Amino acid sequence: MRKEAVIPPLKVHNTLTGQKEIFEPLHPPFVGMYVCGPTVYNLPHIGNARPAIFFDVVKRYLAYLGYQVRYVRNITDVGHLLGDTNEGEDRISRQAKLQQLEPMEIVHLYTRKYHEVIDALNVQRPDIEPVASGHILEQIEWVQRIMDAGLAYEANGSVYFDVRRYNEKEHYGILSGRVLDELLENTRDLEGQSEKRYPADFAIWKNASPEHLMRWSSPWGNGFPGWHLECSVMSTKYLGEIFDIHGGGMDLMFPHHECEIAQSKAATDHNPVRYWLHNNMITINGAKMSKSAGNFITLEELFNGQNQVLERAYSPMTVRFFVLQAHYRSTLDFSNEALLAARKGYKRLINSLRLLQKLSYPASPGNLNPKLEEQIHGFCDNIHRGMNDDFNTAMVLGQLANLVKKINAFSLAPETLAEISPETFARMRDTFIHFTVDILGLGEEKVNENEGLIEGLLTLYAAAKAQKQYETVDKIREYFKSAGLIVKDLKNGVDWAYEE
RNA sequence: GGUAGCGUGGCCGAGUGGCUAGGCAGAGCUCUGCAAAAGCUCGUACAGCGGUUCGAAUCCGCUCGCUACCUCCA
Repeated sequence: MRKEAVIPPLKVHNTLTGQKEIFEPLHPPFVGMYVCGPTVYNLPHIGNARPAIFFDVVKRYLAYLGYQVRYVRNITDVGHLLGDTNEGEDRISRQAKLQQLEPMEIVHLYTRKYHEVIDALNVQRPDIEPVASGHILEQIEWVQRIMDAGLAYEANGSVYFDVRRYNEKEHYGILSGRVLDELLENTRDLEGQSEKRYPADFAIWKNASPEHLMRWSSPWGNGFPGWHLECSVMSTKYLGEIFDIHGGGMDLMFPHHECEIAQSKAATDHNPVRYWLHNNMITINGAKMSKSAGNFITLEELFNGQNQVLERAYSPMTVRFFVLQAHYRSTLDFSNEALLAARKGYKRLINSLRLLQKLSYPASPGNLNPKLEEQIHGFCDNIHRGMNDDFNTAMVLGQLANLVKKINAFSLAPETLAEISPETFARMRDTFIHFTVDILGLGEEKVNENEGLIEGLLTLYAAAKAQKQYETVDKIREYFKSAGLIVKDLKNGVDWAYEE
């Protein structure tokens, strides 16, 4: 009998400590998880895809491990200030004026766009997707609580968090490794910020100027909530004052997540999050993506190829595969060459998945091949190991590729399956399918509902071939190709696959 | 300048103190009417410079480079 491999438990890299820690939920089997979602004021771009896909995999994996996950991802639909000035124009109302629309129209339009492309990436919807505008009352309550705690003050209808006061007892900068005094030294002198007592203070409620479109009444006058507050309020509302996982992009670490911690400490006296997870950023051809650099790619463009940076269109599953091919804490560089490689890798994986699903174990085992058995178990072990090691999806894909080789070989000669035990076969099949489909979320892109039609055509193909009618043979191949499929001539028959 | 992350073969991208990652591209072979698919074979890389060690790409230090953030640009 094979010695059971020891798979270490799930460890996650916690930004708060800078270390990989064993993941232990506060109230097993429940896991509470919050991820910062998009601000819905323009088209979703490739930078939005990474956190959406990665944290989707995190959620799927935790569920696979048997946890009961509540996944909350917000939609920011309350505009926040733009640029360096204090003139209260926010991004959503600016876009609204630009397009002559109501702010809520903008919000709904781009929320729909976000859902469309993120759905296409096979990202499961979060269990709760709260919107900031639906939680104004709760945010006002929090402002009051923070004021009651003596950690915020009002100035001209705005309320600011008193960072200096907070820092007397707590460490503002605990997450991002910053020290308040050092932050101060680097603070720029900005005009019009005189209503703050201290440059590092941040708004938790903002007075709305008369032309500001989005506004709510509050004890401090008409205004809108500060940028950081919504996440504190909505995460704790649905997950409790202390919850397990908070995710988001590295760019949000400071100040956004830092402020969340400060607000929660002030309002609830709790450090709200046990494990902070931050994904790294995406670059394009080595450079940062920005509108001014002209390399800004929306997901829609990626899917249809309508962007001059792109040599062709890349399917959502290709993009998903590509994102998962890198560890989430590494920067990920978009290039045509890399996407092309991901495209082939994905199709290879999926073709193998199809073959595996059709394989069945022979009537009885033959002479077992211990080396082969060990290899297959090794790959399966590594898949679990990789995933448990801070969600190393790149490792998982690499090991799945190893299994692809084995599966393809078995498929070519099914009788060789007798060289492994039924248990090994079952483990290979279950591991491959669970990790590919259920955890990494890499399904068949276009599920063929006309399998019968395809099989029929293949029969004609085989017949034509037997009669050496090569013109017909080539024609059938062309039909397949135009449908994105290929015909495979095997030793013992014909089959089809997705074109690579 | 500060903080955080990262620097691996032609490209992408994992990883461990000494034992094959993997994918893409390329070469050869098998198969084939021709192909494709698939299988097999082929690369000896780890930014640079020091140090620790019997031995480091893997640990430590420094340097260089890239990316993000540094107060209201999710």
